[in-house]
Amino acid sequence: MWLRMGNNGWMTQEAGKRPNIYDVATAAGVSKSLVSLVLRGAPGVSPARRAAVEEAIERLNYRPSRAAATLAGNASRTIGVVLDDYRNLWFVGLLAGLHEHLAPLGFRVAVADPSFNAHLDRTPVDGLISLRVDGIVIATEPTEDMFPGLDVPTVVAGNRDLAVPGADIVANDDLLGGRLAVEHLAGLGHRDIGHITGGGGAARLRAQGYEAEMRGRGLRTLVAGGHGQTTESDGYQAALHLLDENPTLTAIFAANDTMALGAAGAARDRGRRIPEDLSLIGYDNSPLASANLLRLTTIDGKNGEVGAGAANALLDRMKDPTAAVHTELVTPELVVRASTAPA
Amino acid sequence: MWLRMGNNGWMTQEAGKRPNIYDVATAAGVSKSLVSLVLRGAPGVSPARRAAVEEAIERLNYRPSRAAATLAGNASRTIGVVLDDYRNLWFVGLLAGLHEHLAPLGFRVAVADPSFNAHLDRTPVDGLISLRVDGIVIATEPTEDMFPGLDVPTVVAGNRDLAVPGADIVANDDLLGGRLAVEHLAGLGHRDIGHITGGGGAARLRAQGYEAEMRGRGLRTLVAGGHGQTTESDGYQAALHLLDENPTLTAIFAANDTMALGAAGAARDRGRRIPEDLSLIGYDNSPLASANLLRLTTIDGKNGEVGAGAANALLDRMKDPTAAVHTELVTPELVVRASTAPA
DNA sequence: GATGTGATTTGGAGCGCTCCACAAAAACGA
DNA sequence: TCGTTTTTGTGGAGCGCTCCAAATCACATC
Repeated sequence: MWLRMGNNGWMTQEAGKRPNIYDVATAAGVSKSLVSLVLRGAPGVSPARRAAVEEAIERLNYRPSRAAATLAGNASRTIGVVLDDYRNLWFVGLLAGLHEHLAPLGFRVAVADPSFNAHLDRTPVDGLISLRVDGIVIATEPTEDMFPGLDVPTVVAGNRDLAVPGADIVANDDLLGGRLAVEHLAGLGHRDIGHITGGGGAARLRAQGYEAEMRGRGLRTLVAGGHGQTTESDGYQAALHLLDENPTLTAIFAANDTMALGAAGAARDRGRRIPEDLSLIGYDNSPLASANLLRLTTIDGKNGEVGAGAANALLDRMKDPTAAVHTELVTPELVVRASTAPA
Repeated sequence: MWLRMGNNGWMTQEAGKRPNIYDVATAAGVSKSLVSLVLRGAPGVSPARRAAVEEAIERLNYRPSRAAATLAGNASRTIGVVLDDYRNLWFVGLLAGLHEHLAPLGFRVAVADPSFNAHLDRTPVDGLISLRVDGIVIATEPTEDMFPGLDVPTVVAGNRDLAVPGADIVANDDLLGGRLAVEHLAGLGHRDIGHITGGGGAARLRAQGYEAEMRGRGLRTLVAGGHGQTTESDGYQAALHLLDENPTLTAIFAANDTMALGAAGAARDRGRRIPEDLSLIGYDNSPLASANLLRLTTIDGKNGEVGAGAANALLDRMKDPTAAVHTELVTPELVVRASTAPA
């Protein structure tokens, strides 16, 4: 279609072959470099040339190769996020916050899943390094074998348990959140307040906040769970246990909304109405909490803000990789709905 | 560290520089091509050399560049999936099914989100084309501007509404599923069975199945919703409407589990107990349906099988791009839990 | 018209792999 | 022992971009 010459330079665009930057350049009557500038939205390209290039792109149905851009440039303009469980919806706000702050700067977000590991990849982080991501957000329990071998800016989001060397931390203040939950329930007159928790680091901090606040008020602590995961089923089991062992219990604080859903099921199975017979408070303010069936009072961990903070931390560290490691805590907030009532 | 010579060939591996295939080759005392073979798990490499290369990879902490591999090879060994809403969990099984069938063959899965579009990308499909994915799974309502301009094998999963030219279709038989739901409820003696539906193509088919089966049994159809999305809130509104307009209603079939959750909220707000006063059946068998609070009877659309079918369709089309377009329907199955009871 | 200055535009040299044709080594057979 | 296969291993040529230094252009000033 378009004439090009030489084996190293121009040649005929063959039918069926994907157009490349040279094809666009020829079609627009400019150099490949100019096309590259337009592609990257660089300033200092005359409007006429820019229009010509864009028209050629449109006409040829050209789509740039990100592989080539990543290889040639020194950056992939991609941020990798390590996620582990799609069923616990806390990540939705995190992703949105991340994207909102990164997209305007031309960064994309790639999600890696620990259960989806490829050949030779020990951890999802390896896969992201192979992708040559410019930064990594760890939104799971970090494990030691995840520690990036190379100096990719990394931030751990939502978890402060294991300090990843060189990684910033952005999380909501789970300890404060735990206190907030107890404060709310105690303020409603509850004395027998149970807590159902899970295995992770965030859950541990929430539990610590619960315990500190309970003790500060001279109330006895009642904790169940904490061994396995934080699924609905774990919440159900733990709440059942709590309810059966402690008949005087009037309130439950669940480590997250998913477990709270389980607790609601347990309450129903034990004939306890919410909120008349049992107050229930969750954590995360996930889409689940706002469901009409639950109208769950919850602690909003501000996952959107955590995502935004993670994005900024990454951006800062890209500018200055030697800056001191830094922890940012977002202040959580109580969201009162209909699952809590006076004792 | 390792000595190399010439500007085009070998040079000293500088500290801080990411090792490349040449560094590994030197460290292992083999050629870069041999390293490439080991990387790709190719046969015909002697065990001794393979071990040497693997040891060098480990020692240098080498991670291959996927960008370079994609650019140099003619395939990225990546399948792109277009997803639109993380809150509706039907995609979880789909992703698992896809991955399960693709990972053993060395394919990775990349998720694209319509709301996360980059510069110059009109649709998420453009982003995937730029990634040079070897195949695309559309797990949303396809729109015309998504039609790939190039011949990337494409399959639409879970939706048969809009035929994407050249794309195979894998879905569960939503029409049959709708009939199954009615059959179950009618079998329990229900006569006044309402349906709450959403805007999408799958929902439309489920509604058609509902209507066909209802009419076949001489029952009057009662449908609400169908305008907006299929969120919990839409389900709540539609169910409220249905309940208020039709006091004799004894059962509701929701277009998906998420809407069923909304319907459960509406029933609670209208003082209708489930299943004593109102039977409720959902669709998808998502993690939500098994929650103890709902124990939702649902139609299992076999999303894992749909994912597996999509993977196979993609694989087949990679082998033979000219094969005729093909639709595969997975047979859905009733899952009885505790949200339905005799009228 | 010559000269200068900043705004545009351009060719060349890779980035780190895979693919391919061929070379070398090993295994086999007569 | 010397072909002849079969198995392994190798160098060279790109893939399609970005980056960079240098060339060219546009226009104001002398």
